[in-house]
Amino acid sequence: MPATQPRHVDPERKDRIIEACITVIAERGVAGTSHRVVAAKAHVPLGSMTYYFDGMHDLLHQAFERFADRAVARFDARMESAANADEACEVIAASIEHDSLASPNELNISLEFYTLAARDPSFRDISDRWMASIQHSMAQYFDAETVILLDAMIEGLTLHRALGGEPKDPQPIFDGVRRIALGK
Amino acid sequence: MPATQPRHVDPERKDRIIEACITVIAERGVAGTSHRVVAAKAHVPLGSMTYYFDGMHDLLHQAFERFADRAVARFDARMESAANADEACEVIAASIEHDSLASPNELNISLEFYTLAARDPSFRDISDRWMASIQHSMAQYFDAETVILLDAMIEGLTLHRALGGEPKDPQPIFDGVRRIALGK
Amino acid sequence: MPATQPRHVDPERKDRIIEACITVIAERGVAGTSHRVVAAKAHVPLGSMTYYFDGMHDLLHQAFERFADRAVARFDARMESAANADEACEVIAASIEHDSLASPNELNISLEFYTLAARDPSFRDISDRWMASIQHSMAQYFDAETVILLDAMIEGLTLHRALGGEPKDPQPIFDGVRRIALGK
Amino acid sequence: MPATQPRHVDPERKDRIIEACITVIAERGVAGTSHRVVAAKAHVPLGSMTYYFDGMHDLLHQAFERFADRAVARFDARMESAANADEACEVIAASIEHDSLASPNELNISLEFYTLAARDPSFRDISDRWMASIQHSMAQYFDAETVILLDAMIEGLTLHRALGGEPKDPQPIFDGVRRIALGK
DNA sequence: TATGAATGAGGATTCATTCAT
DNA sequence: TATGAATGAATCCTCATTCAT
Repeated sequence: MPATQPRHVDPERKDRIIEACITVIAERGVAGTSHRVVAAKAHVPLGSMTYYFDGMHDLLHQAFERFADRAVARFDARMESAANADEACEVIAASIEHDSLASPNELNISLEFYTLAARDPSFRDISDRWMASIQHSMAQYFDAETVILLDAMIEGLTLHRALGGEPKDPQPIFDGVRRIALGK
Repeated sequence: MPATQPRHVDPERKDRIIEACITVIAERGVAGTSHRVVAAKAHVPLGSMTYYFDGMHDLLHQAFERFADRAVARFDARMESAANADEACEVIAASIEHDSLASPNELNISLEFYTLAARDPSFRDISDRWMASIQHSMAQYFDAETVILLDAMIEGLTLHRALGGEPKDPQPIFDGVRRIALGK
Repeated sequence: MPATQPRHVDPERKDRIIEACITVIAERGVAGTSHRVVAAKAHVPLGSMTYYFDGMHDLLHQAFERFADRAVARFDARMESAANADEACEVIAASIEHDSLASPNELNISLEFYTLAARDPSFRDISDRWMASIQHSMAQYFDAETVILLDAMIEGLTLHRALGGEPKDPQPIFDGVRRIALGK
Repeated sequence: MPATQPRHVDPERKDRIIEACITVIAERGVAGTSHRVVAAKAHVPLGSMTYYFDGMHDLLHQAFERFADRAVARFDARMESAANADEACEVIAASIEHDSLASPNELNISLEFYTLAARDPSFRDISDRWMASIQHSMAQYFDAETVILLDAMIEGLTLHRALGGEPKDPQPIFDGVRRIALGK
């Protein structure tokens, strides 16, 4: 007798939904992110969505949480390889160049998140932790105000590039970081 | 049968819709901006929306265009009062502090626009002109690379503040601008 | 918030919608067939329409498919009772007289279908199968060309009567069939 | 002094609208024929539509009237060249082949008209005159019943071809006409 | 005479969510 | 535990028509 339709054999169902949600946000924005679309992308029945998540807000929150965690981990990994402030600058520029700007997806998701968080305070816990982590990472090489300004510069350079469209040379990114970090 | 009573000749009707749209974007985001809501806010019948605008995209485009024009005009006006690079720094900081960050609305609209433009190239004409104007304004006091970095810094400081929530002291803004502009 | 009370498990719901759609097509034409109207006639909430059908096109396709199947079945049933070519002629004339022309509804639906299929090739699968079935049914009594001409004659007599309005005598129908089928 | 904006210099405005309407019917069907679309195709302001025509029904009626008149004139012209019943058969077959079936447009418009007239008796005046004219044309060569059957056969062969899609050989058309007309 | 402005009704469709199973 | 069925609200948009000019 063959095994009758196994029922619970999809343990990372929830996981897959979150990943699908991140992808959908990248592709269609938060506004275009619906239960239906995410369910389809995750190959999961529509009914699952409200079973695993307490509505749309919960889904978005968890998706952005994972996205932020990943961004922080990646940034920390890069920072760990820096031995001094000079190298930290290089690492930060590289992070912008190769992480944030590597794919339009990363960029779009960040932007979507900022926009959502700016409007809805219930997403601020994520942004707070995100910013704190990034700044904490940089704090080993720079003083408090510099760290804040660097964080802002990172956002600015990233955003700026997002709207440019065309690929530009990476020099200004590096220069911008150094001006803030080292007074040039 | 329909069109019972055209109310005829309300000359700045279209204008009012655009303003209402900007307000709605500020309050509910692009995602929450629907014909219905804008029409209600503008005290205009729903049917007017597609009469005056060639669909949602057209409406958003015109709304953001006006918003950008206004931002540019304000920035230019401030810049005109600066007599040298030092004063220009002050003016730029003041612009961030008092224009972009003054009301959460300004901030939110900017963010909504960035997000939209990042995803949809058909809004890039606005962002291109916007960036070009701001940079042109600053070009009288700073060299080309500095202008680009300043623009990025402005965006970064603005965006950064958006997620902070609580009002912080304006000192870092001023410092950030000067580090970029004058090498501190 | 929506979906206050799903009425759950109404098994021939979809069926009822298709039947309602056929009726609406008869009464108001394809042009007058809207989700709203069909839903109302089927006593089904509007939201059901796009739940059960993949849009208007799908609904129409399924409705016409059922209509065609029914017409074919009826024609076949009649043909089965014919023992030779002579009786086949009688049967064909009776089919026109009593099936196609019996109610203005049958007629109108056919006409609506022809018009739709002539314009939109995605309905040709139905007309192809329909024509093939009818011709196959007649092929047991008549040669290939005769079958084709008979099919055309059937359409012509039917259509012709549609525009007449007043009921006319059935003699010409019988004569027309025999002239084609038997060379008179 | 140059002539000031001449006001009434578009005498065939109405004419152009009717022609545009026929084209639109061919392209999009009666269902897709709207004031807006016709006005655009005729390069005429939307307001003209209800100025020159007493609503949609009037426009359609006049458009189909012109279309029918043209079809009748063309058929009559062909028939005039026939000297006897044999030649009349050839002429009829040629009419089907080269007039009705030449362009899918002709076909579609006819079908649209039949469908409309079948549903709406207020278009029957056109179909009555159309049918009467065609039959009158043929009456010089054939007896009354034959004429009726020929008319039906013409419709049938035309319609039949409409749904076929692929171009077929003209032989069956000729044969069909002769079987009806001459008992083969 | 001719038309642009204006509008309410209705078009298809998408959606988050509920509930019975 | 998990899900398919079901639905009402809301989405954008098209339209025929009216009316002031």
